[in-house]
Amino acid sequence: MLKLYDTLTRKKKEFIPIDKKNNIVRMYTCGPTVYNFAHIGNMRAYIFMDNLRKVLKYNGYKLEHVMNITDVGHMTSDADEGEDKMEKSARLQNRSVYEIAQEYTKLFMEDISSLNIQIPEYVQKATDNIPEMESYVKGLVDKGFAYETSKGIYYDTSKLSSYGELSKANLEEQRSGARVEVDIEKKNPLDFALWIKSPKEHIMKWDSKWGECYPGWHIECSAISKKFLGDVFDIHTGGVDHIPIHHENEIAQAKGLTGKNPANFWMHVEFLLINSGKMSKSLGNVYTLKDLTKKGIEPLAYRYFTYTSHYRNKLNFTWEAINSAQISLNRLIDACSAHKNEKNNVPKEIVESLDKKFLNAINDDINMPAAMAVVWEVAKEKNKSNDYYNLLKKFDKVLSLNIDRVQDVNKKVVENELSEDIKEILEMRKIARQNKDFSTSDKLRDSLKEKGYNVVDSKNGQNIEKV
RNA sequence: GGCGACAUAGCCAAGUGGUAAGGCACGAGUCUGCAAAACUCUGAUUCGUCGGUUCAAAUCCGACUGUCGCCUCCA
Repeated sequence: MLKLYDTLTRKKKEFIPIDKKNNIVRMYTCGPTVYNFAHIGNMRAYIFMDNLRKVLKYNGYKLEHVMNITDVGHMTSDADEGEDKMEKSARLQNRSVYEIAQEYTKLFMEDISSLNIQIPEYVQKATDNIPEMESYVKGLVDKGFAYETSKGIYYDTSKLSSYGELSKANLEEQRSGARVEVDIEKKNPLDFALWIKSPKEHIMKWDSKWGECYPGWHIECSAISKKFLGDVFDIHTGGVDHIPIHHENEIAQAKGLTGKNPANFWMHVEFLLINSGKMSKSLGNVYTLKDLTKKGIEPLAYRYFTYTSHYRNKLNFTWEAINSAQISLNRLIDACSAHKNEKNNVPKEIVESLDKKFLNAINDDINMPAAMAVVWEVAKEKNKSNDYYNLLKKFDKVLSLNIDRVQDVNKKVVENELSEDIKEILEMRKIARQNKDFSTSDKLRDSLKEKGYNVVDSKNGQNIEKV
């Protein structure tokens, strides 16, 4: 039985899809706002999304999964004040918003691909769904949940008694002290923009019933999910930071239009901390996957690292911890290959019980740390057998760590690609070693190291690799 | 100021009533001329502190201390 935690009810519930008959799971993920580089904290959320996908598939479900790409309307403040993030980034970089969107979308796709994250069935840009958003807004106005001001169309939060149910916080009290300029045209301080009347200088704008406008941030997710998944779907995922405003507003929009909570499960990924604190530009600790690569950490080692903690707990990133993840991953790959093509007999019951143990872990609200304990139990099994290798490969359908691969391919240096002086040193060292002149041998090893090469002695002679 | 979360070995961390998973590091050993790598073995009588409930608590309740987050951009 698959159990998932639902933020709205604050409970782990058994997961049963709406379309049980066809075994289809419909889910929605809040995707990136493509105005800047995605960092490793962002990536934690998408790794989780992917693990959830793969656990569902592991359980035999088919997926209809939508992720949006926000390329318009996400303001620099959630109070819908300030500048559009996309346009701000374009202005700062002196490029067009479309160039910005295209470039950061491309980089995002490269990042998720390097992490073995599957692309959802539908990836939808906000700007490709403008008509759907406009009619959504019209619908809300018709139902009396929205009103017009000189700045745009706003959602009337006072019309929805359950507003604030997701964050369970007294939003009124929280906001009263917030440093947000009061818009006197708004009926309630919490009312949020659905459709914004475009100032002249705003680049991305569309003709509509209310003149040239552009959409508010929250409406895109409601419109896109409704279009592709229907009024009510199974799972909605995102980061915990979306709970208080973005997802609260999505629920409000859907309840206004359809009268229903749009998702049966709301799942939220906790934050990644850096050295026990927040990731922030001012501290200079916002890392991207490329920053990790520069330090010899491959993207999949970062994926492994996220498995050391449960997705609903904060995870503390330290260089010591990420390095340990890289070492662990390397050893796991070696342990897996040690089982490959070995013929030792393994009782069927043992394989089945390990298989079940792994399934229980992932089906318990995607408990990856518990699942990894099972993975290691199999990997370290002394009785080497292809049965265990196959089991590990099966687990990797969820893990997506490519544990069935050959190590260090990139590090190996082809002999004839070496420069003459390196070859000469190697030859001298070979002779010294034949003569048991180890002090010369060690000196030559040091000099190779200075030139950026590691030489390792084995039964077959000297192996050289780039540092 | 208001709200919320968390506190388990050097590090990253599972475990939410029945007697402390897993990984890394450290240490010891095997191997090696040495080193590196690999492999084997090893670590908490105890889960921030103090009380309480219970036959039984890391797990429930209370207080305290500490850390972090949100309320402002964020996955």
